[in-house]
Amino acid sequence: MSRASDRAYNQIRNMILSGQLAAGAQIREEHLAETCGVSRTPVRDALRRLEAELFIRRNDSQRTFVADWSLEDLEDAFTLRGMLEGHAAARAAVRISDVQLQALQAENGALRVAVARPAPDVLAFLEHNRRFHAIIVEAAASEKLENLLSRIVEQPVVWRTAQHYDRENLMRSWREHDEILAAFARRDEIWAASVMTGHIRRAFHSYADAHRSDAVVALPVAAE
Amino acid sequence: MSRASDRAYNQIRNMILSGQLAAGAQIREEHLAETCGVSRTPVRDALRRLEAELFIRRNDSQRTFVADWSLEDLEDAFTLRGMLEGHAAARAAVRISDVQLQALQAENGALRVAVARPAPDVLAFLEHNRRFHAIIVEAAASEKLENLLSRIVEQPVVWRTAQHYDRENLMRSWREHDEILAAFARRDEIWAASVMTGHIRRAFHSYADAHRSDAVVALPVAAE
DNA sequence: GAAACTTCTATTGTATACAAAGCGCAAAGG
DNA sequence: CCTTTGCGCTTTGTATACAATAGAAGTTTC
Repeated sequence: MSRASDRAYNQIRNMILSGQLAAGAQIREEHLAETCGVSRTPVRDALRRLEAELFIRRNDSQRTFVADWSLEDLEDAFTLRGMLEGHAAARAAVRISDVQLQALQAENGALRVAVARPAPDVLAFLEHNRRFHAIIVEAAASEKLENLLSRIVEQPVVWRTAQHYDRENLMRSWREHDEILAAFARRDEIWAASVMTGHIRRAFHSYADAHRSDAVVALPVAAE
Repeated sequence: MSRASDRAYNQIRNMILSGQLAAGAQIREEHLAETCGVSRTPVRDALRRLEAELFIRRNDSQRTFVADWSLEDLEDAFTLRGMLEGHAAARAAVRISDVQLQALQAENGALRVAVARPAPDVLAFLEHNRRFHAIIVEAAASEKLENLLSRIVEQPVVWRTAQHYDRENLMRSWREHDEILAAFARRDEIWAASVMTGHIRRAFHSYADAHRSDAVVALPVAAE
């Protein structure tokens, strides 16, 4: 993390997630090097990692752009994530330690607190949600699975659209997490996998709804 | 492909697949740079890609080693591949074009020729097998799925162990491919997915068997 | 004799200069 | 007016020099 390339990686990644680097925008190494206060070498390093994680893509002639996913692309990603995280939940159900179980409960408790207030703290929700899922992947104890999921889970568009999730959706996530915990308590891998896959799938539809209303809001109204 | 970093990537990758760079061996950038006839810069580039694809790994202090997978790791990888390629087959079943179908038939025909002879041509088998699976992934038309699978399919150990597959196993692959083609002809996604997942699973056991006899051969015999 | 500290060396990380390659624009010709 | 070709400029690729760091080995001190 203290290496220049790590700092560049985090900084560029945040710029993409926050929308500071817009989807579809061309990326110039020199420019990012100045922004990050390092030379092009570590920036190139960071860009290769971000490329492997599908945050950015390169065209035929080596120019790089911030990834811009269509709704179909996203459904695709959610489908794959549902499969893989379902599998992770199944493995975790029969492997998870008591410590990890307690950590999951703590995260979901904090998630509920963030969501329950009149104006939900979406940023806190996202963070606790991320950690909740990360603990399960860790408990699944499969390095390859973890590697694959790291390439699917964080998607800039989703991150930004989450700001428009309504509270009911956020509360549903909390309840579904609770059901996953129940499945873990029984060490029931089939139950855990089913709930997890459904949870991800439902989250996709929440996203799609928020995305649609987002688009409506963002577009100028044709007639008054 | 003509860029130095691409050449370095292919060369290093082949050295790993062929066993010229042994599993677990430490990798030195300078040394590879000399071997590939380029400077360290493109070598570093290639190493980052290979790291993302799990061919090599780095320890805490940034030193890199050729990945050395245990049998459990491999079962893990095969399980994931079974899931993902099953999904790919399902998608391909309802999307594949006639041209792609013909290409699949051609590859499987060539595969049979390579296998049918008294001394099977394992290298040709591997190549036609690889192309057969690649066409299906392409027909699935999911960029993310393709990206994930590229990180799972080629495994050095498997590649080397394949030399010891017996002909019966290779013929089975051909027959299973033929059944996948039948499922495609009917556009039956469930059938296609089932056969594909089973095919990968069976391939794992073929590998495990070959691996075991490999180990026996390699070890010195205790008593005569 | 053991432990810790220091120094040395092997290796990776970073900066920078230069090379190569693509893209756009402009000019010329049909 | 459209198309094509060539030139220049922007951007990325590569080499190399230097910096930093981690690991090993040796020495010193208790």
